[in-house]
Amino acid sequence: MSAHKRFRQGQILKILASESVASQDDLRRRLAHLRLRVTQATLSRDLRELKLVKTAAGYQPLGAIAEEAASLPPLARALREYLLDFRPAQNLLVLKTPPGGAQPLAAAVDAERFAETAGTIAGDDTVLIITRSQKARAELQKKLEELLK
Amino acid sequence: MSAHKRFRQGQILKILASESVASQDDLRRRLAHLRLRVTQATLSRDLRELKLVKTAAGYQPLGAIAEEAASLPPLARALREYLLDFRPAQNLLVLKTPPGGAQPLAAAVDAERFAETAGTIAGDDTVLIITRSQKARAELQKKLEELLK
DNA sequence: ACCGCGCCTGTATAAATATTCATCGAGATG
DNA sequence: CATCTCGATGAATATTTATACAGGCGCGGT
Repeated sequence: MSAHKRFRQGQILKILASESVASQDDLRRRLAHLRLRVTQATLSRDLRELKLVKTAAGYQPLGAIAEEAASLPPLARALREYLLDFRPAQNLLVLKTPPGGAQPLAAAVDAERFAETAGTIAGDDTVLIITRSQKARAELQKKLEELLK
Repeated sequence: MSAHKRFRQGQILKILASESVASQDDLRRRLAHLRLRVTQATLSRDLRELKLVKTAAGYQPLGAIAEEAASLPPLARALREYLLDFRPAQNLLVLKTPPGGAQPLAAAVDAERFAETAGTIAGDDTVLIITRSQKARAELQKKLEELLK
């Protein structure tokens, strides 16, 4: 690998570590300030080689980011995947899912061992969660909704 | 957030977890198989909300990837940033850098405490590394070059 | 019921990114 | 030296992604 390219990629890392860069053209302009003139095409290649990805907050090193985002807790993920609707009724909370979704969703809810739940029953597309009181049901519902934010 | 959107995003996570998706349009086609018809524009929004990024290997959750890539060891990073050229001479290894780059590069080399180095001297754009023998110099050079791969 | 207000989405389009193709220059090899 | 190969790059372009705008829909408040 040529010294030139190496140096350029080093500068790219340096720039990205300190500032937020919105686009490859933006990066190109910043490099130009350092007397490094290359085209966007070259930067596209550099960024791939360096394994940098574009995020909402500019280009970032792939490892350096903690972010929960993807590895959501299992329940949050299950809710996103299966939950179609909440149907509260007194101290009961009914969750509707697509066909076949109730069992896995109920399992995920059970796994959390919420204090509010007295028990759960899962059919094919419906999960029935029984709580101790209407108040408990409201709280549980709130928690579940929170997970969907 | 609507149940519809939630479910769709859940399916997106599910799809991406199991297969490699090259583009938003690709993802759109896969969702269509599941009776989920949305446009690329909507997926662009979904992907941002879910904090998924496009990598060489398709869209990936930001957290789930270990990859070294970015957090290179300090010396590797310094080499990329400053090293312009190797100039071997007997048991000496001269490193050329842009103006002002020698001090930080020398510091990074020192920090590694390589067995081969007898000492280092840094000017403004030149680092002189003194090794015990020509053989040691060759080995050190090899190690440094390795870090640039 | 009728607003007003926020989401959510599609359409059309702008903006950004990846790639194809050609060229140049730095080593190898005969 | 002539030639070959290969990595690096730019120019042009294809492809992909983001966004400006507008419409629709549901919901709370009057």
